[in-house]
Amino acid sequence: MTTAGRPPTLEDVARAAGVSRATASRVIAGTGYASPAARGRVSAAADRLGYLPNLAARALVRGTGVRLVIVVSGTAVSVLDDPYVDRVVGAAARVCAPYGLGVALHWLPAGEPAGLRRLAEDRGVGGLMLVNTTEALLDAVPRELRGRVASIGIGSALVPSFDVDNGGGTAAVVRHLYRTGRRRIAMVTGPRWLSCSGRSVRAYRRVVRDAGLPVRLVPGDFTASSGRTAAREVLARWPDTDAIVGISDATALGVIDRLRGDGVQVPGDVAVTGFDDIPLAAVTTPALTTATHPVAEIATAAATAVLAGRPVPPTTVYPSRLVPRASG
Amino acid sequence: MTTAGRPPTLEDVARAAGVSRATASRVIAGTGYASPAARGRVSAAADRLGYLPNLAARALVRGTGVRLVIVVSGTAVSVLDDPYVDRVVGAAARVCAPYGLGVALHWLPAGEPAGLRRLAEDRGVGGLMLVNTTEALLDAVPRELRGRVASIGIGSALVPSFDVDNGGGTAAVVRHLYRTGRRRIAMVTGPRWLSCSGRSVRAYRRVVRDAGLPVRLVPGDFTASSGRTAAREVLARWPDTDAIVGISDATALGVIDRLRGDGVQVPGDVAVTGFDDIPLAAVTTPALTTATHPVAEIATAAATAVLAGRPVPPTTVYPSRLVPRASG
DNA sequence: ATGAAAGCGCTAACAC
DNA sequence: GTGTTAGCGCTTTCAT
Repeated sequence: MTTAGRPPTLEDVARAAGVSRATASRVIAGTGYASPAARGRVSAAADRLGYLPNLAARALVRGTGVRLVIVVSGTAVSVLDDPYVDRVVGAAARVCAPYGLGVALHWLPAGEPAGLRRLAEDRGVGGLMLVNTTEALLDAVPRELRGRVASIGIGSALVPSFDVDNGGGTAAVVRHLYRTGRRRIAMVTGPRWLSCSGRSVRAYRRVVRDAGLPVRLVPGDFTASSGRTAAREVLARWPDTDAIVGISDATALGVIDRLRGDGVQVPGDVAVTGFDDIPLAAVTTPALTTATHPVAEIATAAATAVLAGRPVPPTTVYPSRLVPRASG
Repeated sequence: MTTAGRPPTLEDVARAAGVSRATASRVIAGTGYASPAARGRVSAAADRLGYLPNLAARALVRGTGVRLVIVVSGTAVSVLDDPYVDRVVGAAARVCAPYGLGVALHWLPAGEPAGLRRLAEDRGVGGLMLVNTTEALLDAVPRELRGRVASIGIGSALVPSFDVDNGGGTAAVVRHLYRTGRRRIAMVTGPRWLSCSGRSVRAYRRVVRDAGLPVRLVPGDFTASSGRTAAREVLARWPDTDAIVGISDATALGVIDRLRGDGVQVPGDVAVTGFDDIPLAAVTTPALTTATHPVAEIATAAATAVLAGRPVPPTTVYPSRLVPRASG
């Protein structure tokens, strides 16, 4: 039975419950003392009136901000086009909904951490999630942000990290190729300055060297088209290559596309693996052997940490799990 | 040269510019009179101080809300898992950033439009974007939302529509198949109650009938696995089928997967087409013939319409463009 | 064209 | 435990 006109305010609830606004506030916000009796009357009144706290008002007085900003750093604004970013944003937006918060998406030009300052000073910013970050950027995180920032990727003393065990995943993929008989395994890498790429490359090097196999690295940038280019380069430089490890699923699909176009059988002549397990990796032909990462789970955990504001461990590592399919 | 401590407020700017807070407000918000001189001094002061309006405060006094809610209706919360939803959320989050707003993501159980009421009454909600909506739901949109709501899909008198010309796209795909010699073209459909699916099916029927070809419809639900199931059903019922039109790219990839698994050549024996042009349609093997839709552009336009609050045409139709690739 | 003043709805000291 | 009170930072009449 809502009163027509304006939505009910805390004042209305307090009046209906026969208590002061302060008491109503304590009950609704769940902070501070209130007798069971008052508690019950206030809750009942709130329910009956269909009361919804005005979060702008709350944010104003508490200075807590009204949005969670996802900051993706990279050399070009096109880093935001990555479907991976959309998955993170989508997951965060789901977490935010019940808190009455929203998610905004910003690109931070690599090497220009000044933007972080601006965000830290913006009173509307309730928290920050860093995606694809670098050590330089982590060093530039203003101290005021402590407890309101998390990183999907590497972290720092100030910034808790929610990360995938890229090294372990890559190692599992390479070992799988070895186990299935591949002996000349090349890798298409990502930008060297990205730590996640670095860890994958190191893991590849380690496994390959331990097995006494040759190291064959070709640069890429996570895209399908870099995979296409890299595929030719690999076979031009080392024609006897029998497996190619892509740094991402898109890269791997690019590799496969070029290989088949050039008459090379996948996985017959060359096995190809990806990394990430994007939703469609399972339905491509051949289905992609890759490593799967709980992106939504990670983003959810990071967003929850930022919103809840409770202390979190400095590093939470999520497993990267091999998904053997047809391509390698 | 920011003062240490708290970020500057409008009061600080006004003082620095030697005007009253009211005048500073008029200049910053761009509303109301102000002499060029005052205008200049205020802007300069704001720049110098690195002033950022506190949007919570503004939202509080104007009652404009602090977040854009994306409402996806469907029978299960899993509708939010669709990468398509993530693309919409990502695009909206980009649009919101400069406005100081955020995006939240809600699932609305099909047939329970009461949730809309609640959202409309929540003062924190600045605007609504409906995704995957139905006529029943559009009818339930509260009048107070006028001007603050848009639909990606069908619209109503109250809700402007930003939609793809599904019919045109599907017709283009089917005609393409016809042009390339296919004469027994089946279609895997989506849920009948979704208007976008309905329009595609009608377009298929029309083109096929006009060409004097048989109508072959099999139900699906947009997923890859429904494509797998449907592929077998099609060939069981009509073994001479030489083309299958998928209602989505995922469906098409499922169809292809099953077909190849069953030893059917694609596109040799059966051409397969998708719909949507997801990022990876270009790199699968065979690359997917599909119709491409400017999802990000549509979401951007819808979000902009909601945020700007300016009147928009009741319907904006975006073209669905055939992308002929290898699969059909 | 500008300033003074009154709130928007809420929380948090602080007194009772 | 509960009420009183003083703002949070901004916009917006209403005088001037």
